[in-house]
Amino acid sequence: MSKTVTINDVARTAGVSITTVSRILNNKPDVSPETRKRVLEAIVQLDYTPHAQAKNLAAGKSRSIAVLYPAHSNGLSELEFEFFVGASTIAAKRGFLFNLFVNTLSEHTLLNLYRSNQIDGVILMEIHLQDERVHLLQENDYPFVMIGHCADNEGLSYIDLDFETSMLVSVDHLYKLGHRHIGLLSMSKALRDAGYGPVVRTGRGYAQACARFGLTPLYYEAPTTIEDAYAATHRMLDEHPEITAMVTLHPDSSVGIVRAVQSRGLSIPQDFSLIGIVIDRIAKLISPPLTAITFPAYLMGERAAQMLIRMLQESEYEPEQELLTPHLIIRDSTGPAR
Amino acid sequence: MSKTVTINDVARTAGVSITTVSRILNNKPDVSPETRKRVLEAIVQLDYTPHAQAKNLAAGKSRSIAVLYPAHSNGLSELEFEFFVGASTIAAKRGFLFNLFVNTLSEHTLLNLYRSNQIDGVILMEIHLQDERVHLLQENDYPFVMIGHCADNEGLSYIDLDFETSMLVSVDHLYKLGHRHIGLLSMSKALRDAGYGPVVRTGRGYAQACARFGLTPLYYEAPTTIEDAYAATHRMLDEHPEITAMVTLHPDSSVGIVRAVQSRGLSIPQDFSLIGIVIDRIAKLISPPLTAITFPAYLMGERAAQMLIRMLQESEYEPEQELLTPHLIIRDSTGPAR
DNA sequence: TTGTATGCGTTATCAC
DNA sequence: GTGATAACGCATACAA
Repeated sequence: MSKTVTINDVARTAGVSITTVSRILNNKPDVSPETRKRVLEAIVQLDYTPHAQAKNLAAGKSRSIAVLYPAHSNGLSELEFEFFVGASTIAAKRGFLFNLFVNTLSEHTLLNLYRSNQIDGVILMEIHLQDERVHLLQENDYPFVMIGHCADNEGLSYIDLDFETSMLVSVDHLYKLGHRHIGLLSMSKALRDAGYGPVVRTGRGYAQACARFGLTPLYYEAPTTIEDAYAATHRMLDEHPEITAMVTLHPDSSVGIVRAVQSRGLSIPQDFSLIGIVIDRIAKLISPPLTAITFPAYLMGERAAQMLIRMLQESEYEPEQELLTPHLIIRDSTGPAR
Repeated sequence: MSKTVTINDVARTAGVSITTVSRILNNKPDVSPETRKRVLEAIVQLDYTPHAQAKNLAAGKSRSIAVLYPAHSNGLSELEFEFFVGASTIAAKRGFLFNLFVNTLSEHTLLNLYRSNQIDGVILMEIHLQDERVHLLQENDYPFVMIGHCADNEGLSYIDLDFETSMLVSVDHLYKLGHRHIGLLSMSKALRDAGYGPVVRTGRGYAQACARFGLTPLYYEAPTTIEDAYAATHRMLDEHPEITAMVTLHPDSSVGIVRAVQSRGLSIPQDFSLIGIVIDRIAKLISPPLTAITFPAYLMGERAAQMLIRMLQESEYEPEQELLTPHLIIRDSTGPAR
């Protein structure tokens, strides 16, 4: 932890003013080749590194972005990790620090992040249709983007998976395989009541799909644990033994469903089909490998970070809204209805 | 993005000097109750927030820590995510920003993080027995802790799972179930050659266990993908049909093994037993639910952050080295040898 | 082409 | 008790 070498030291060593050094550091014009050479030599000789903090203070920026992911609210899954890695990669490329907040922040704390100049902008995750954080940041005119989107997205930037279409695609696939009784096991009622985007939108998509194909909606919900999904599946099949296929939103739910179905002596996909909305890595881990709507989390993290950084850097930034087309990957959990 | 309210504004409004305001903000003594009251009112009235950047510049610190996780080197898994969440939680509690770097940093970039005052310390992950990053930071006397540990840890702080004992515990469990031909499917040869801690140490533990129980070592290695593990398992069972149990280090490898074993008409755990070193969440996701050495990643992330922050804050910090006792959780992938 | 002076928002030293 | 004033390390208008 040697003493910091400052621009002053460089200036003195090179026999110039700090202004000149600053010019050279920032590639400004109007510097004679000789002085530039002399300064660069001094920089190398002293092994000088600009002090990012001081730079940012002078510039009135922080050159760091943050992602807000309330991890403890909803149970961890692997999805978020890929978001982070994608976003962090872009941030690093653009010279931004990437901060991770995994705890729910109070309004005060969230605003303070901006006001204390610790971050320039945030990526919001786990978006609800009516999201307090969004209102708060919008009112205060602080830069942010969302992974997910609200009911009203006027003027906002976001990237999201098209969950409604995801359900249409899923039901379509199952319908074409001959299934006529297709259930949806969604997430918890609490999340639906709270207006959690993916839950609400898959619900809508499912309703639309049922209407389109003339199917009776069989909508169930359960917390996203293996055990809860297991129990819920048994309930579903007790109440509706005609069900031959299901769709679900979470890896743990998928596994619960698989186990419940198998415990009834049915095999997948011979007797029963299942589609999940799950990242590829996990879909492949499950047995049988899950036919799934790919969740391109890494890409979404990248895009979110790109949007945010552009928002921060471009004076005439126009909001970007991106709804990704769902892509169904057929593996071993779906087959023709018997 | 309203104009920043500074300590100056507060001072003016309260009719005092900025020194006095600063005193009050930092709970220094020697302030009359009346002025304190007046200043506090001004703070509330103006909705003032201290400027973290300026504070840190004056203090010569950054109040932020970072975790270095070279995500792209070794394939993503879920382990790391829990490290991050644990570490980030502690950082937030202690008032530190938590930065995430998922790309391999050059020596220069790594040192610059410190020298440019962007971070006060880092948590190093994916530690190798001889780790350049460790040497580099040690030479420069920059604060860091490791998740994992080196060959020589003199003066270093770390938290790690005791991988050697993990293997002893695993083999012991299998031995007691009557298994006499127990294989280890490790990670890639490249990782072993590079001296990647978990690979080397599990290898050692396995060798010790075999010696202790009088077993013939059956050590194989494969990249940690389902496909590679699948192929490797077939190779193992072709060459050593006597194998009735295996241990492995990665979720994907576990799944590959399960599928290979089952493809040979064997069932788990009736005909074949398997133990993984895998976080609980994933062990439960796999079918059959995996008997596993729990990987307490969340806890390890917490501990690493605690160590680092103490190192940063305590003048007389003594290195802490913590090797966690492995804990075997028996699920459905192990049973008596036939 | 180069340098001087001032500001960024805070803390700390030292007077008063 | 309180208040100037000088750091912290850099950028930048304005002079020269």
